[in-house]
Amino acid sequence: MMKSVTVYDIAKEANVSVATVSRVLNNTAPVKASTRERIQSLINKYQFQPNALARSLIKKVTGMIGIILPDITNPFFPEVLAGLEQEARKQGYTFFLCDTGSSNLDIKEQYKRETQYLNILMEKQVDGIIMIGGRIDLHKCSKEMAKEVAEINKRVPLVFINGNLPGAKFHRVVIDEEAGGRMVTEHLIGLGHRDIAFIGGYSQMSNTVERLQGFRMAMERAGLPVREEWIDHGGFSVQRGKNMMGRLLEMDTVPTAVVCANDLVGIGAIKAAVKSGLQVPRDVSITGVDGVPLAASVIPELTTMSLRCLELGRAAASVLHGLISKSGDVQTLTILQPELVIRESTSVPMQKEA
Amino acid sequence: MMKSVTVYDIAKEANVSVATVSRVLNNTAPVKASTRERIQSLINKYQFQPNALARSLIKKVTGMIGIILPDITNPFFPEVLAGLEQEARKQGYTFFLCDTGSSNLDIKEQYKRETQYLNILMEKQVDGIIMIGGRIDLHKCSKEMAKEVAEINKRVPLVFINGNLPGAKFHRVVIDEEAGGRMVTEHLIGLGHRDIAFIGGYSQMSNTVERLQGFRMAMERAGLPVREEWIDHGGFSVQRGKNMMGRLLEMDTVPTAVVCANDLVGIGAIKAAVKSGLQVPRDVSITGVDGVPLAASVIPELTTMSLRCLELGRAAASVLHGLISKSGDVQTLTILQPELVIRESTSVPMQKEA
DNA sequence: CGCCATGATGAAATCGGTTACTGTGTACGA
DNA sequence: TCGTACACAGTAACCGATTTCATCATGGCG
Repeated sequence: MMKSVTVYDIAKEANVSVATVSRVLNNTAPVKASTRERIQSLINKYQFQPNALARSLIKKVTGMIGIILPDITNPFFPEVLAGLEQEARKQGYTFFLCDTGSSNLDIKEQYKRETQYLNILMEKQVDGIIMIGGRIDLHKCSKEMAKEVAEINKRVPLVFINGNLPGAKFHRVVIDEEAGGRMVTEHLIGLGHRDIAFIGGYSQMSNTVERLQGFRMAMERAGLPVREEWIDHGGFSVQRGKNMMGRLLEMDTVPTAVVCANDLVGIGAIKAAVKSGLQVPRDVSITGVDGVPLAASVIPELTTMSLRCLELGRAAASVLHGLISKSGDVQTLTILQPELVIRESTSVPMQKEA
Repeated sequence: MMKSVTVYDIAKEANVSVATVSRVLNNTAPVKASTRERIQSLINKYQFQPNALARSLIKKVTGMIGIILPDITNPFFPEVLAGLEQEARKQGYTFFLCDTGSSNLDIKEQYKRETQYLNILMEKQVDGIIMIGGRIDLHKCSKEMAKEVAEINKRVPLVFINGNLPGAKFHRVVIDEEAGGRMVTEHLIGLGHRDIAFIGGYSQMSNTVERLQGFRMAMERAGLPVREEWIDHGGFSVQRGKNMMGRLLEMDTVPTAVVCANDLVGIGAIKAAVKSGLQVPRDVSITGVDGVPLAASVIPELTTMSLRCLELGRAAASVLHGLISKSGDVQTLTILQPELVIRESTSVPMQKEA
């Protein structure tokens, strides 16, 4: 648009060297008051803004951090993002947002996108990377990906939020997913439910696997059988939730409670239940996991496990900052405990017609 | 972490000059096959990735575009973002996300943040900027801001989504907000409502003002009076929606329908209505504006004006790309028509007890 | 009065790429 | 046989900052 003014232009017009201009810019060495003013006024006059590319090139610090997440449209992620922002803004970082758009992609395509974004972020010389989303060993892409990410981790600080990759040691900030799955199931069992289903998520993602593990553990401890036909993995969206709940309701025997892998699926499940004439929670209790604000906005309000998204984001930002600034005392693994939020979508089961 | 390898390292080991390495990197001139292979294998061996800062410094193109929005936590914005992504990814852009976090801030603070982000984006040499959110003349900060943004617009392509600033000519992609407000109101009038309220938004934001204008126009055309005490501006969140609806329901006379400035407020309004024992839509009809997926997930599903977020994002991305690549044929103003989505939260009003 | 710390500044190297310019060697048409 | 064109490759300038090193006053101190 316009050729931009540089330190050289300023220097020339002020009859000083670029070094001096740089000094007033960064306050890095004493400059005579009169000279400083002269330069400062030129800076104002031209609205001069130093080129961050040039600066970063020599300083080897960009103040940029990259964020890779699977689907910005899922309200969990904006929430975490907000937490990241809050913390990272203080340190003066700005964000690269990389949405791998997984909601519509198959897993292979998603890995490709992640790799692609990872490379872009490296080229752009970000100071650090945050990856949000669960991974686990079950998919064959995963090993390859792990190696790749490990390689990157050697070059630039990286922290995982709620996820991991097999065989590699990354810095991680996670929610105790298993405890989450367990506690929410125990809540239902405590209410008197015995026939409980688990729907949602992806079988190759660590968050799903761990939540399900917690579910199984709670059931086992209570001496309740787990019906495998009541376990269904089919995604994380409202629509998927509707579908899975729909399938569940068409079965011969129907559970009295359903734990959903996340809030969106929970909301979808409520919709499906209501649509087929059931009342929630009278006829069927439904729970979510995530604790996004939205879960408190539906009717009935969703009982859920709060994953404390904001804190998750904040914690990750501060770990990453520790890594970047090499302040020694960074924990490799930070575990946050989820919190059961009891609202309106759960209650004691209806009396069995005897 | 590790000192990175450069073109010089590659060049030395391959016994060629950096120019040749650059040529194989960018395929910008013929290189002998054997040489190319030798270089390529070294690139693979070291996982060499050219430094984008250095490249951008001389090429004057960064492939980065900045996005400024008020609150990533409001589902409208992720939706628009997804649209932007879809389109911009094709062109190879990556995003800087700047959340001014307005949900908690007063307007002055928000302007400060915007200015700050704008400056950061300029320094980082983004190829273009997209600002999402409505503005209008009513606030005194606004004039100043307009000048500032106009100044920036001279230096780097900028497009507004759903917003404007007084006295300046920017490229804009907008929804016809007034039509939106009008159509949704006409829908209610068509159902037989005469006592209609309008709640939500901010009186200094153009989107609110225009939606309200549409509301007034529809009322006027139908010969219906607008009760000023039924007009309440108090924000865009679910919580605010609850509060405003609560106030409305405490009045001596209560409307039979409420048009809300956005979906979140609409959802809050439904919650408040239900909480105070009313049924929606039997006792009161409620409408939103935005058309976020969430609006279809609540019970009852919210009747709303779809602002076609994805298309909005895509259109903005393509306008911005046109601006950046100077492909001449860019429209200054792109207007999309909103679409009425009738769902479950509106119906004919109850018979007046005569 | 001489010395040295300090203030104030400039010259030039540097970061890691791209590219304009230049210079070979070879093929091809006249 | 000569001129021209093109394939291939190197040299060095350049992008716009920061920073090291050197220079030169100035002034306090012994």
